[in-house]
Amino acid sequence: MGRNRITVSVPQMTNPISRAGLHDVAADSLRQMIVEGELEPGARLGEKVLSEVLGISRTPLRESFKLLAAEGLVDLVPNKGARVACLDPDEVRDLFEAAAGIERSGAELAAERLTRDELERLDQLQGEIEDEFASGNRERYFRLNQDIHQSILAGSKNDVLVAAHRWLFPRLERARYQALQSPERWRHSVSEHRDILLALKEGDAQRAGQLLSRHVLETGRSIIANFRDRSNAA
Amino acid sequence: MGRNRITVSVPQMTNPISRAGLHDVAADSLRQMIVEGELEPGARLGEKVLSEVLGISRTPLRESFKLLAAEGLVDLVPNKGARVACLDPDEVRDLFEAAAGIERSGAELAAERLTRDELERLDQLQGEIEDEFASGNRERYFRLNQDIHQSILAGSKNDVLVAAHRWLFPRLERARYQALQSPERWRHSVSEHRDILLALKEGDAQRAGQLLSRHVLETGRSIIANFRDRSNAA
DNA sequence: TTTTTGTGGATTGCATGCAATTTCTGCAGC
DNA sequence: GCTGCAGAAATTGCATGCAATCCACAAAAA
Repeated sequence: MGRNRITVSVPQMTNPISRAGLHDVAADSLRQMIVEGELEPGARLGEKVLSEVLGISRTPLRESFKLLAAEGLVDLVPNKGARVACLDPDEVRDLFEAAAGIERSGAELAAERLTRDELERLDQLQGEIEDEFASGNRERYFRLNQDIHQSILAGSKNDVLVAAHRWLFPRLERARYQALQSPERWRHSVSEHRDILLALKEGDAQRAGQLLSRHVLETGRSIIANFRDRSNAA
Repeated sequence: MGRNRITVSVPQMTNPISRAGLHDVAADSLRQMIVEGELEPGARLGEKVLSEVLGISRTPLRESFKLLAAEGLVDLVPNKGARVACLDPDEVRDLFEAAAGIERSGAELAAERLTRDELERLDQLQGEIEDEFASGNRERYFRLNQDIHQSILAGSKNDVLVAAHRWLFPRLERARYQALQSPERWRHSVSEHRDILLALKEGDAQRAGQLLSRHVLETGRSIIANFRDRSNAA
């Protein structure tokens, strides 16, 4: 097909399968950096610096700022650029209240729409998470915890609820990342998951929703408590 | 201060108070056009054409595409550009289920957090909406209906829930716009609002949440019904 | 000393240019 | 008539240039 090879520089070829635009790559990088605390709250996101760090031009970078601003991870002030959004206890409260509402709705629907296969999958995840809890592996526990919550929501068969949860998720993770839960809360969490799963199996929508809502709110309370301690300590 | 006046053209000075970037202006315009059906589902959003129509360059226009894609109003396909998202009955169902969940949570919190002033304001809005219903003014009825729902949510004092609702809102409006409710449903709606307001006044969180949830779901059902009729007719 | 005013440099916002990809078009072959 | 396929035209994605704006800091006025 006679392609003329004029362009010379291909700094590093990305995986040919991934065809995402640079704005998505940038958004993913920044999102992770913000969630994991690598970029501190209030930090300025200078376009020049970041475009050089990420190896892209300012145009796709600016597009990614808009996305992250819509997710509430960065504040965008006209003519003053982007800053990493701060995370105060009030917002954490709001976040977990909202998540509780969304996940409750998801669980209520899931109780009536989960397939047998999905229930088995949840059972399997519950087994794994109890193992990880026993072995004390926080990293993998976190991962499995996310899987469970997302699987329940997916079971609602409601793409909008799933999207709403995805929208919230980075900020929730950020809060979780900053304030790890106490081991005690951790233990409680595992058993709450067991109860939720039971309610889902029985198709008890009300109960599943209520249990999940309380579970999320309790998680939030635990995190806010740690969060305040951390603030006071600092 | 010796500024050299080189630039000449100031096509139309916008209100000096409004300092929004062009990407926001573009997003607002396109959002309205999509919600009101001026841009039909599936319509291609060519960058060149739209940038000329809106009188801006492609850069801020592309930024607005990203925002609208995050809201679910446009689909963004790599190397193929933006199209107005289609709206099928399944998505409408998902939208109203999600809205019901979010508004329920809002109402539950509002029942415990509404101030006396806010309750009075809601009372006033309820009075107005009943008047507009009596006079048959659909336009103003719609407006007041939005006000009531947003006021209840604002009463939750939860910015994340409010933001989640704002995120959903354009798509809900689009559905409402395409499929007007029956006069019968309209009448029911007014009385449901009355009951919700009563529950809020009594501080009955459970009841307020449940009533509002049902109200939204019923509205959704009515719209989906009209929606299917319209699809079948076409 | 404190406040105001100017000025240079950095930064943002928008427009435009260019290469890569997709889509359209015309034409040969079946 | 339909299919396949070069080549052209249009379109997207990204980079870069330039004017407008903001910011830090120093000098002047109160």
